[in-house]
Amino acid sequence: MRNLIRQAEIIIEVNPPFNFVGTVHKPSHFPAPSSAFGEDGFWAPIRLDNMIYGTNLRASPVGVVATIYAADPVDASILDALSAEISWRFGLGLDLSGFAEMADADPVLKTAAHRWSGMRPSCAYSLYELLCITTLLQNTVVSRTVKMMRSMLERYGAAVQLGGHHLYAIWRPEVLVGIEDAELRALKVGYRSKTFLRISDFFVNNPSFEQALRQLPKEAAAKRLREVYGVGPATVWYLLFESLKHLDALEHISPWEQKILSRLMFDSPLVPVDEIRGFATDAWGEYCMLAVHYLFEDAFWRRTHESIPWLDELIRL
DNA sequence: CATCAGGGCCCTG
DNA sequence: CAGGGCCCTGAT
Repeated sequence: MRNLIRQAEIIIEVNPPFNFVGTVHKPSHFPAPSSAFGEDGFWAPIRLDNMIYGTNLRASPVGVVATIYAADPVDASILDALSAEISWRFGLGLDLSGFAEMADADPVLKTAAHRWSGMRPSCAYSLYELLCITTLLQNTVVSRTVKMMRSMLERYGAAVQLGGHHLYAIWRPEVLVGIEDAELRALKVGYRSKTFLRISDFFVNNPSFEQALRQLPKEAAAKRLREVYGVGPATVWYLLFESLKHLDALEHISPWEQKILSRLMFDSPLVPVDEIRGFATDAWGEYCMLAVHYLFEDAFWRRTHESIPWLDELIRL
């Protein structure tokens, strides 16, 4: 168990509009002991250069204040790197003014856009870490994903006590390289064990993969992602939006999202995916995935204080 | 008890 | 390019 001490505070300015809660807390995400959110903000361990830093994000008048926790004092260059990394992962550098203007006048988006104005696509994880999560999402139900995630964190993750929360940093790819397939399968991840071994090997051998992808346009990044074993259309879609912040990454709509978007956009149980995509790209253009994200998170948030039977039925935790 | 799809993807024919 | 197989689980 790592004992992390408060070391520094970073102010990150964010261009308006900005919605702190909508950015750091995504109601649609499955629960995992890798981050926590409450009255005292967002807590998560973040890996940088082989070190684990505890982070606490809170809203500030100019954007975000990030408190950094570490075992030892953190020098200025590391703080700069952490600031840049937090800014990227939480989409704090994005200019959403164009989207806000468009969404305010859009009949489908209006309500969600008002409520969450300035919400950004965000992901506290590195690309490798998010890829591990999407691997756990593949071809299963959420309840099993939660179990697999927990057992892998307990076995390979790094326990961190942070803000009174018992959290885990996701394992580094090096940890899974060279282990026996059977060892992973014992955690009941099934055929995904092979994917974990292959992607971990890939990331160890391509340490700058994520940085390289951040520089690429969407199609080029998608192509590189597809070359990674275990990454198909659904996973690419998650990674392009949540990790790489492509606001128009709506090439793929998987069955679960299809059902939910059919309700949210057409008030209908099931609309063909081509129709959903066509509508979204026509109406929302370069922001089509961001728009879908607003509808999605707003629905999951509403669900926490009003009854939405059709959504309850689709979640089945 | 058995069956089966689930927030995919790989591989084969 | 279609479709079978894959690990395991809980819903039926």
